[in-house]
Amino acid sequence: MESIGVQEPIDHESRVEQGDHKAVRLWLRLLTCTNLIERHLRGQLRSEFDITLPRFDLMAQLARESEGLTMGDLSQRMMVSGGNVSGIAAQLESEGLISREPVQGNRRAFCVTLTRAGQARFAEMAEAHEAWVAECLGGLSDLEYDHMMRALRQIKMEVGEVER
Amino acid sequence: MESIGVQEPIDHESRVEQGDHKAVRLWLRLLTCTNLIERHLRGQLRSEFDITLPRFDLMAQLARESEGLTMGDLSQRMMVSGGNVSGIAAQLESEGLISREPVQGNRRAFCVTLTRAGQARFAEMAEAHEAWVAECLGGLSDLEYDHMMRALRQIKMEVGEVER
DNA sequence: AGCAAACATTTTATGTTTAAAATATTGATC
DNA sequence: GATCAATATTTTAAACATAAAATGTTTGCT
Repeated sequence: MESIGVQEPIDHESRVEQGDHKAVRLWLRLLTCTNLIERHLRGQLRSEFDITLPRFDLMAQLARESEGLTMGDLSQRMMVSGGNVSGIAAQLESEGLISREPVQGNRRAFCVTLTRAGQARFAEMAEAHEAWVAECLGGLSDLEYDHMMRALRQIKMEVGEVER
Repeated sequence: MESIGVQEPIDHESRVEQGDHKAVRLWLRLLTCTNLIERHLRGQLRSEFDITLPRFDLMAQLARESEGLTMGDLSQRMMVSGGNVSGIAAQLESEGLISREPVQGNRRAFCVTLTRAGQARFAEMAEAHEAWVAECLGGLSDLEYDHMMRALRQIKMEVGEVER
């Protein structure tokens, strides 16, 4: 990993290294941006609604599935371990924001749904959340937005392939 | 946040709402991508070098500042809490990978640097790390790369302004 | 029926991360 | 030169996260 000579032509080896460096720069910028936004949202959720991001995330998953989801579904969609979901759900349940009811026909699984109170609470939070996200990302032009969406889809696919 | 009427023209109100929804979609995709890559890197670092991402990150910050950094600097650059840096640094110090020495003229601060052993260890890991990142992000065209970099710079600026 | 494998979840042990309080040092102001 | 705010770090308590073991359920196979 030595530095590239000043007047040498850029050969294949060096081009690979350059590509690597470029990728790292992009990765760091991506990570920084995501962390900044995540931190902002986390802080806002705490100060405005006294809730954590994981709890909000769980409720958000339920909000878009009125039929409810199992613990396993939640684990998959939130991309966290099952044990983690157990803990977060236990808290939300004790606060009366979600309910876990047995599934008829499968006594292993629970069907988790937002309670009436949970729906109301989430609606409030979601509106504010959208506005906060728009503050962070709304300044992009339609074109920039499309570029980002396309590039991210591409990245998602590649990571998926690498993971095999 | 009522739903948009089917045959109504898209007025200003609705356009704002649409923009919000777009922003949220972009945010979720951004978050998913970053998490996927982060998880991949975390796993690789653990299996190949038996080190965690935060530890690697701390060493990476030091690697690019041969003069050393204070605990506060590290906290800022790593974008994590000071208490967190304390814990991570304590581990790395006990493994002999970093050293923390008093700063002359300021008895509050420490100057943290990579030890000789830490430098060697990091060089190994950095090479592998670059390759892993390139696997994830190297598939983008130069154009896509530029678009991403530009859009992310823009986003970073906006979040910075919002945070004031 | 009986048994093994897969499934859905919880529990446990361990470790990470944060926010906030505590400790100690420095600098500025009156 | 005493006091007060700002700075730099560590400690603490609570929440979060994972992997692995434990529990109970279902399914398929013979």
